[in-house]
Amino acid sequence: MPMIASVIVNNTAKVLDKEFEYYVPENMKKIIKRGQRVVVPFGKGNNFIEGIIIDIKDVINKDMELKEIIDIIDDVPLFNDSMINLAMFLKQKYNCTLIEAFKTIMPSGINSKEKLIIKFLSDKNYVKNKKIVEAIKKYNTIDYNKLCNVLNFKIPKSTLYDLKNDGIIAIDRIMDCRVKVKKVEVYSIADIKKCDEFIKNSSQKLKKQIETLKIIMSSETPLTLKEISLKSDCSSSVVKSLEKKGLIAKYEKEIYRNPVKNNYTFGKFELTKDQKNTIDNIIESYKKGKRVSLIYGVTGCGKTEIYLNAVENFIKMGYDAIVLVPEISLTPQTVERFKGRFGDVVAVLHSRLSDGERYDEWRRIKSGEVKVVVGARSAIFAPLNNIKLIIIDEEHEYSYKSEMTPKYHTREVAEYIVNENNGLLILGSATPSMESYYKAVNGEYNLIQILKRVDNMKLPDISVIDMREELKNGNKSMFSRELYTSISDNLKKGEQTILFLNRRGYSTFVSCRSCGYILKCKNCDVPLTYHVSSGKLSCHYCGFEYNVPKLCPKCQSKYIKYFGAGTEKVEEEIKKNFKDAKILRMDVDTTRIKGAHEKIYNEFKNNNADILIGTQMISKGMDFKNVTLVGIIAADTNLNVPDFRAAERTFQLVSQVSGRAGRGEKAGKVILQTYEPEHYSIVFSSNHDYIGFYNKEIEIRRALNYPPFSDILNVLLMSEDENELIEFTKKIKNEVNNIIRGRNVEVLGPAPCHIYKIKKSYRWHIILKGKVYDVLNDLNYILNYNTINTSINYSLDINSYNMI
DNA sequence: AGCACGCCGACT
DNA sequence: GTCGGCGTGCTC
Repeated sequence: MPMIASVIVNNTAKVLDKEFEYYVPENMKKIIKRGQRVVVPFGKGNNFIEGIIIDIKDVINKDMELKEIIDIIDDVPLFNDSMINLAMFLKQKYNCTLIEAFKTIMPSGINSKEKLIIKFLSDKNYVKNKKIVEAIKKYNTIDYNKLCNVLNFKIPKSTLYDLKNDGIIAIDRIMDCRVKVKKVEVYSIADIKKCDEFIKNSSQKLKKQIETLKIIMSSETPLTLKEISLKSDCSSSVVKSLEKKGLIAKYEKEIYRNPVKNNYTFGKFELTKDQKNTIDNIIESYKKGKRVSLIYGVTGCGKTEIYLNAVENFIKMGYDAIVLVPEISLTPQTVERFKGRFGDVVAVLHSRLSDGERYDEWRRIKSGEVKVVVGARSAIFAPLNNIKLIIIDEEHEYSYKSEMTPKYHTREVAEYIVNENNGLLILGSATPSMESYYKAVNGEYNLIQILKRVDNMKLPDISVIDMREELKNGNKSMFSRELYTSISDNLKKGEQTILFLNRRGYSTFVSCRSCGYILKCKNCDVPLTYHVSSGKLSCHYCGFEYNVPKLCPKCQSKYIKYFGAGTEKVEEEIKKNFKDAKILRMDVDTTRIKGAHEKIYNEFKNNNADILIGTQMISKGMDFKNVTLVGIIAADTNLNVPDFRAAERTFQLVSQVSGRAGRGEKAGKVILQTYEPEHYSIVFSSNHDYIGFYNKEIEIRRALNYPPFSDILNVLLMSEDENELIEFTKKIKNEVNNIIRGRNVEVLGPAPCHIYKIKKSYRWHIILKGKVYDVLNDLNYILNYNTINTSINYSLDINSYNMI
């Protein structure tokens, strides 16, 4: 009976987002399984393409002619049933293609692509396609893509096959991928009898060989050449002769690349009463069937110890756990705590791993060796076999929302997984997201509050400085008088200071004093930032760098000035005012090279500097005992962007940064500079009043029907052709109006985005508010249909964190 | 997305 | 008569 497999092909085009059926050849029938990746011929040219099997069935007759599967890639299926279901969930919830969903849950770099290897045979008296034949002859063997590059034009496949049919060339097709299983050559005993004889009968002349052989014999595991020569202090020639004599044999062994080099140990702490109560509370509510617990705990309340304890409880019962932290706090310190406590059953996944390292951690997890995965956003897809516990630390963090298709939110995916597995999700934050706290207040989540710090330390006092008053009093500098004197007092006392400003570079914009012209990026609608380190103007959106013009491009005046302040400017001002102070700066620019982040962190931690200046990067996860002063240079930089989360974001940022002060024995102090001291974000955050902020903000959200009371769908429309884009938005607006008729959805726009152009592409958006999931499919259909044969690209993002 | 087919105009 | 331009439609 013919066997048919349904395959999802590795091509992200929306029209190919369906199952394609292939015959399973006789010799594969026994080994083919759902979830395996296969190679199939596809399209008119029968190009080889990778696919994923999602269904296998026996069929008696089939009216359509089917092609056959070429090859099976994975012996063991890469995806099990629950992973396939997860992919389907992502597709349905975030409106992506199934293959995009699969690619999201598998490690990057293991997809293979067809490679055509062309081999020259003979050119006889061939006259056609002379240039191509000559090039192939020159290289003898060359791959197709390289050949096209060399000749600087795309050779039609038909020409290639003509050449093959005429006997000029041979074509070999292979499937090639970037990441391969890493192998090492190891030696082990080939014939134990022979070895014994050799040792007994050989003369002293072969002393070194005997000694080396004994070492290999006594080793429990096969040894690499390096290990052997190290242990017996011999050269490779000794090993080679043993191999030649047939006493030992060489073979290849698969190994895992290990991203964590150090061995850590990390002890257990006695839990405080609060911590113990929290654990009991969570377990109890879990037993009652609550899938999600939210820990609202002030900074320094010892959440990590609670997490460690919960993980320990679950792995003792034989379950697996995932612990997620924001990318930025996935420092060696965090890894250390988990690896030190649980040892080798911990795997680490984060963006700084190479594709190879990630693939190996992934395989290690899948094999069942790993019980606990610690990682950033994408670690939610770790292929553990028995996930029962997921912890999301700092659950309010924006990095949990993916910016790439599928634009998933980690919290939502985690909820899906615990619901599927009857598991438990623990969310933790000192400033929970509006969404989560709302659900907790309404009883959907179990809520636990911890309002005391472990050491009973008080939260730092925050004094709010109105910068308008400073200006009135003749202080034009970026430091208020109070901040200035506090810094200088701290320097005298030998205590450390953190200065926070959420902007990198020197100036925030460059403008002509004579005509007011502001220098902007030619590709993006963004003012350029001056960087002292490079001496250039840089666009923070496309990365393009410009030389500083001597004259104004518009009016030719020479009065070009830098306005606004970034971290580089703060550094310069501090250097000017406090000549003896040792200063460190931490932002994207100073941490580009690998390990720089760590280095700055350690320098400051070891008290080798007085002042640390930084952006977002220093706002979380960092624990410095000697920091007693935190200066927030401008608290309101994010307050007035057109985004419904602006207030929430500002509150969270101020709370996070303030938390850096007074983590040791000495009390901390925070000086918050702002132009809007009366704004409720500033008022509540300076009083450490999360509940107060929540109550105010939730009423605003309710009144304006923003999340959590609605869902917001941002329809971003982009094109390099501005006129076509504007015409398109008008047209699509009517279509959208048709779709939402009679549904509980409101439409705003179309309007140009706050940042009108990025990387040469103009941007408009339409915002839908309300029950957007109801219209998602229809909307996707009309956008897809109407953008065919246009220059318009579109993207749909639900409850986006990036509305500008 | 990629590729082949096909219909039309320009040119040896 | 044929080469190559791009609009159209299909991929198991």
